[in-house]
Amino acid sequence: MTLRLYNTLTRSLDEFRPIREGRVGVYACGPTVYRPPHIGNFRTFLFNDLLHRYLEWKGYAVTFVMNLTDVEDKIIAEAAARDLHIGDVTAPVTAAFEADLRTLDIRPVDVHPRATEHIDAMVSLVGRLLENGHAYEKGGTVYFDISSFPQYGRLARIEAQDVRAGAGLAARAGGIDADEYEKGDARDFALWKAARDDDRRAGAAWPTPWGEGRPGWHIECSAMSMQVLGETFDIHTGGEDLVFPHHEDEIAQSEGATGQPFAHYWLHVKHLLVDGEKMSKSKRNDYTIAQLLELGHQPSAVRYLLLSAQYRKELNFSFDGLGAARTSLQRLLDFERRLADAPTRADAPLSALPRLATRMLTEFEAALDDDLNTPAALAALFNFVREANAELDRDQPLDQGAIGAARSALQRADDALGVLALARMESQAVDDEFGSWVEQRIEARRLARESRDFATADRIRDELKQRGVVLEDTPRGVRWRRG
RNA sequence: GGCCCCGUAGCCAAGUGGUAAGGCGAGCGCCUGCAAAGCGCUUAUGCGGCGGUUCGAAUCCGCCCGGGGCCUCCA
Repeated sequence: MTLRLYNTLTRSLDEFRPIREGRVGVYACGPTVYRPPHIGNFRTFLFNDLLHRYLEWKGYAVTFVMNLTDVEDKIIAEAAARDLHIGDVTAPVTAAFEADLRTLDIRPVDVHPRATEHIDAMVSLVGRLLENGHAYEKGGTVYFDISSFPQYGRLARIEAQDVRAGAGLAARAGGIDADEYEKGDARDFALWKAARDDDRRAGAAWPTPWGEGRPGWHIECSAMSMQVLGETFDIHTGGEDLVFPHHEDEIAQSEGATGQPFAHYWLHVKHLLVDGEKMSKSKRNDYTIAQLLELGHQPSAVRYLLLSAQYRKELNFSFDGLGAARTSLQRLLDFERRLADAPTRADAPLSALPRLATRMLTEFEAALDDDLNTPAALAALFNFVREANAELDRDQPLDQGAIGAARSALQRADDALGVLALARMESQAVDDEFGSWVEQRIEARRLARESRDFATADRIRDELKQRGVVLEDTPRGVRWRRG
C-alpha cells in the first residue's frame, strides 16, 4: 500500500516516494510566537502530527522539523512599544504554545529550530544569493530579484507580472510597502532588512557584511530547513495562506541559492472556520486551547474534532461539534474497556473478531493512504466497533487470542490518530479520594438492590449522576465512568 | 480583476462515472427491576438549481444561485 498526497506543486494526488528509501524529512512551518496560537493554528499543527505519526506508522524513519518564528515585525513592534527585548515577548508565548502541544498530545518533533538561533545560516544564505546574482542590496536591505528566477510563481500558479497587478494590491496601495524600504521592483521581496532604531532597541539586529539588520520573513525557513534536512528534502507543510508569498519565496530563495530542487511535496492545510465564519479577533471566535479548557472541554474532544475532517476540506468548528466529538470518543473508550473486560476461555469456539480486526486495519490504512482521509479511516474504525460489539453481545467467552487481536487493532489505529490515548489519560485523571467515595456509594447501592430496595438504589444512582458519574450494571458487576 | 476551493439527511462528514460510508441527534424494538452501555430496525427515491454528455452522473461539461480562501499581517 502506498501513500498518496495532494501536492500543491503539481495540483494532483501524487504517490509518495521518499528521496532516500525508508527515510522521510519533513519541514513544517510553525507559529510566530507573538501571541498564543488559536484553534485554527492547531488544525494545522494537528495535521502535522497526523502526518508525523502516519509516516512512522508506515515504517518510515522520520525527521520532523517545525520552526518557531521568534523575530518578526509584530514581535519587534510589541517589544519596542513595551521597551522590552524580543525574547521577553516570545518566551511566555513559546511556553504557552509548548504547553498546548502537550495538552493535545502532539508528538514532539525531532528538531524545533528558533529563528534567532540560526541567524548565521540565514546570513550565509543571503550571501550566496548576493554572490550568484539573485539578490541585490540597497541601503543595507537585501532583496531577492524575481526577474532572475523565471520559475517564480510555479507553486502558487501566479504569473510574475500579475503579482503587482492585482486589485487587492491596488486597494491597499497605501500599505503596499509597509516595510518602508526601497525595492528595485515592486515584486521583489526582502531577504534581509536593514536595522531600524526599534530593531536595535528590541535586540533584533545582527551584524552582516552589508550592515546591521534582521531576517526577512521567508529566509528563516529556507535556511533552517536546508540546514537540518539538506538542500533537497521530501515534504514541506503549512497553512493554505502560506502558499503565497511565503512558500513561493522560500522556493525562489532556496533554489536560487543551491540550484537544486527544494521540497518535493508541498502540503497545505485548509483554514478552519468557526461557527461558519472566518476566525478573527474582532469576532472573538479565535479561541485558544486554554480558553476551551476553561470552558470545561476536553483536549481529546478538540483533537478528535480537528482531525475528523480531511485536512484539505473546509472544517467548521462549533461547540455542538465539540460535544458530538466528545460522545463519539466515549463510544471508542467504552469499546476499548469492554474488550479489556471481556471474559475469555481457552477452548472458546472460533470468533469472527480477528477477521473483523484485520479488515478494519486494511480499510483504515487504505483511507489514510488516500491523502490522509481521516473521516474514511474513522468510518472503518466505527464499523469495526459495531461489528465487534455485536460479537461481544453474544455473551460467549472468547478466545484470548481473538480478544487480543481486536485490542491490538484498536491500539494500532489509535497510534495514528492519538485520540484514544489522550482520552484515556483524561479519564484516569481522577483523584483517589473521589474514586473511593464513588466505590462506597456503589457498594451501598449494591446492597440496596440486593434487598430489592430500588428506590434507594435509584436515589444513589441519581446522587452519583449529579457528581458526574454514570453507572452501568453489567453481568460482571457495576462499572462507572465520568459522564 | 487574476488564481483556487466548497455546497451530500436536523447537525458534522466520506464518496468524484455503476446505483448514497461513518459519527452525533431523533424514533421504535431487544436487553434491564428501571436505567446506562450494546445490538437490531427507521431517519437523503436523492447529493444547491437548470440544462447537457452517457446504457448509466452526487460524481464529467455548460450556465445560474449561495458560501469560503489567496493575491506580500496570517496556520
